[in-house]
Amino acid sequence: MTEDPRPAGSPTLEDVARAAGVSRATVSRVVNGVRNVDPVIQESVRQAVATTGYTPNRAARSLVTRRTDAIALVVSGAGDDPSPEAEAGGPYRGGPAGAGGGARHADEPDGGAGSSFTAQVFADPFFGRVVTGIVNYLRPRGMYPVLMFAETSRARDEVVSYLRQGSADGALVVSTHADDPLPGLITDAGLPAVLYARPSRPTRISYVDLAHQDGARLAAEHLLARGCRRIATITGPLDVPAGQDRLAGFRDTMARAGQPYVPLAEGRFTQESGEAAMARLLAEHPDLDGVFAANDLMAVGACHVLREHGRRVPEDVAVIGFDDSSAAVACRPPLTTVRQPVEEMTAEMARLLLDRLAGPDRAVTSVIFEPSLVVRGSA
Amino acid sequence: MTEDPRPAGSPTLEDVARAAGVSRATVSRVVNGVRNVDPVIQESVRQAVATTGYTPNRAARSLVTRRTDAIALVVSGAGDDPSPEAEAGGPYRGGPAGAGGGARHADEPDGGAGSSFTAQVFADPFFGRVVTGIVNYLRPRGMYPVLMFAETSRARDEVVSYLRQGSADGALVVSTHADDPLPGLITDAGLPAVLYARPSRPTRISYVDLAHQDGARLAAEHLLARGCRRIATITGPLDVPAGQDRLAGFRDTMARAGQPYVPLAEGRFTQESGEAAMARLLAEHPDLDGVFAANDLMAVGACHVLREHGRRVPEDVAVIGFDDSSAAVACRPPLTTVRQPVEEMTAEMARLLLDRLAGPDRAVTSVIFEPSLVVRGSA
DNA sequence: TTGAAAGCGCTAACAT
DNA sequence: ATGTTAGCGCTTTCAA
Repeated sequence: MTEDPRPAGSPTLEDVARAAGVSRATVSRVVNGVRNVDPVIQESVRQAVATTGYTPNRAARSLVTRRTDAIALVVSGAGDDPSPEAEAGGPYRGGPAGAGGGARHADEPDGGAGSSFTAQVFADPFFGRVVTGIVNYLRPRGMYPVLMFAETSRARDEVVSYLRQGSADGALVVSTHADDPLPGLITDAGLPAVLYARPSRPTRISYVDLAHQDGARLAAEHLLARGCRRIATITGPLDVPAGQDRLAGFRDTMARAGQPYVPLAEGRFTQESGEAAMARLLAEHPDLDGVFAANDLMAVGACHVLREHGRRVPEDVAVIGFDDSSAAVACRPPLTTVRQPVEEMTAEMARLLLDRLAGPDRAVTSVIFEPSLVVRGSA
Repeated sequence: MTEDPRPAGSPTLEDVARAAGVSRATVSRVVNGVRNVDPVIQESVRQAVATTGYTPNRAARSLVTRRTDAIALVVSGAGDDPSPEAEAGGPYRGGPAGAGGGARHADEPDGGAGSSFTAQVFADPFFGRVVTGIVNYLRPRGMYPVLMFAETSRARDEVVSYLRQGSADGALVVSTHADDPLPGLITDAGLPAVLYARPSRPTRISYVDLAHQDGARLAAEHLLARGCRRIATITGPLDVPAGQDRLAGFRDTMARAGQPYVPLAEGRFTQESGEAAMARLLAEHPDLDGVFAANDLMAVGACHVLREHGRRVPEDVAVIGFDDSSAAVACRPPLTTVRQPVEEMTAEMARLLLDRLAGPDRAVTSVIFEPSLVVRGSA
């Protein structure tokens, strides 16, 4: 028997140190790439790391560095809890399929009302671009986003609590509704965060946004230049800045062009609401020849309804969307749309957050991006 | 001056203990809901927690419990690194938009080729359902998914490393390609994980899957019952089990019905590939009257091409999809499709993983779900 | 039922 | 340039 009591768990700094015949501190320096380590020792430490199969323990490291290298990506709604102790309230949606060999424990609160929010969020392909931008920025830096949803006051508390526990170093917040209380809760707690889009109430918090009005202007000008004379618009929800600004910008340009009264129908940024809005518009203005929808999903819905009403797009009615989400190229005809550089914007959010983490004294910043027109088939 | 050196950072157990006049151990017990604590003391501790605004530090807790309550959700591809030190290789996609007031530091490796994978992943609305199921299961348990992508060997190493560091307790893996090396790497490292879909190479790892053949049978039977006589299929990639099994099940049923030779075109589960496949099929079999596409995205593409070729759906050609993703209801006509209970399946993945974490001796399990037919307008 | 004390694995002064 | 040492904040035996 050798007197080699192999360490129980995974190897620690101590083990590596012993193997390399140096102190823990030296190993730590090598592992963390700190200068002032003799190249020779450096090499032998690396050897020891390799032979022991050492991996630093993140919890231990976090405990002292006070950093986790995790960032919360929170998609936030403005809802209040529907009922006081709503955990997974709402109608239980038992799918017709059921589980074949599995789905034991029918007591799980899954698939309940809570699902609608996350399902709805991902239904907009816009969100995929949000994630892409963030992941692309974070990943080369060894950081990863933790996905959280904050659509109820309870969920919001959990997000704040999560951050306060130091489970993530900060938050990237994308609100889907107006009057979202989350930004306020986060800043009140003194936690670092960056928003997508200007908060509806002024808050001391950094954000990234789009020059919505400029985008709407682009859309209006394109429709006008195309020769459309009877133009209507399907707006986003008018209680959120993006909805307001896109309408304002559109109206403004139309007014300047001599068309101060733009027929309008309000949507909720969903395809379905776009269909309904288009139907209303068509009923009141059967002769319209141009439509600006405040996002692509609604534009797609509008196209469907127009076609069902015998209108050809773009020959009879030109349609222009907003976002340049994947829905824009997936439909026929492909959508002419106002592109929002989402990936760049969300990467910038991540950058602002990391800046702030590096130097907490950094001032609050906002960065506004310019939209651009992408001409495809629909207008 | 009072002699009250207010603690610097956020309050710790120690602070609460002092405030409540008990020991750290007792506070810990109360906070963690351990029995055997005098109700009176329990109450005073709660008071102290409230007044101090205490929040447990997750890193410290993790260090001793060896749990992080984080789960890695990894979307995995099978690619190798295109070039040895490819970090963000490939053509640099500088958007036409550019950043308005922001986008300083043009040196960021963002928006490069790496983005295509994440963008592509989220382009399939199927993925939103994956996330929904997982989040719905995890959230009530105070756990959150960390989003990771593993499309290159380097990224795979990072995932393994992440798990080995104990940054997450386990992994939920969704592969998008065949011959994905990740499951093997993870099991080799002895890390807990559960897969979506059977791995192409047999691996000792739990997974959740769908009875793809049954689903394809449902589709075939529906088309047949509808009276279609000249039926073709757009398959998924034939090197992945889901693609193979859906084709096998479809062919099998068709053969039984006396149609052993089914015209076929292979797609890649993208709308674009579905369009191309449909065009090929139509060129060779202009008289076809029914199409089974192995997923909804391809079915949508097929509908577009059919319409462009003057075929009405479903009057001239019936089209049936697979998945029941949001794309199925977003198009016109809405897609008749084979529903995969994705949310239930991914919730089950999470359940299997947590089971395994609770008792590492648990055997490897696989759970197969049954698909169902959802009849809408396209067939 | 409660407290004392050890220690999880690591980093960062500080000393050498 | 390297080692020693003192914690980071928590859980968890072990005693009392």
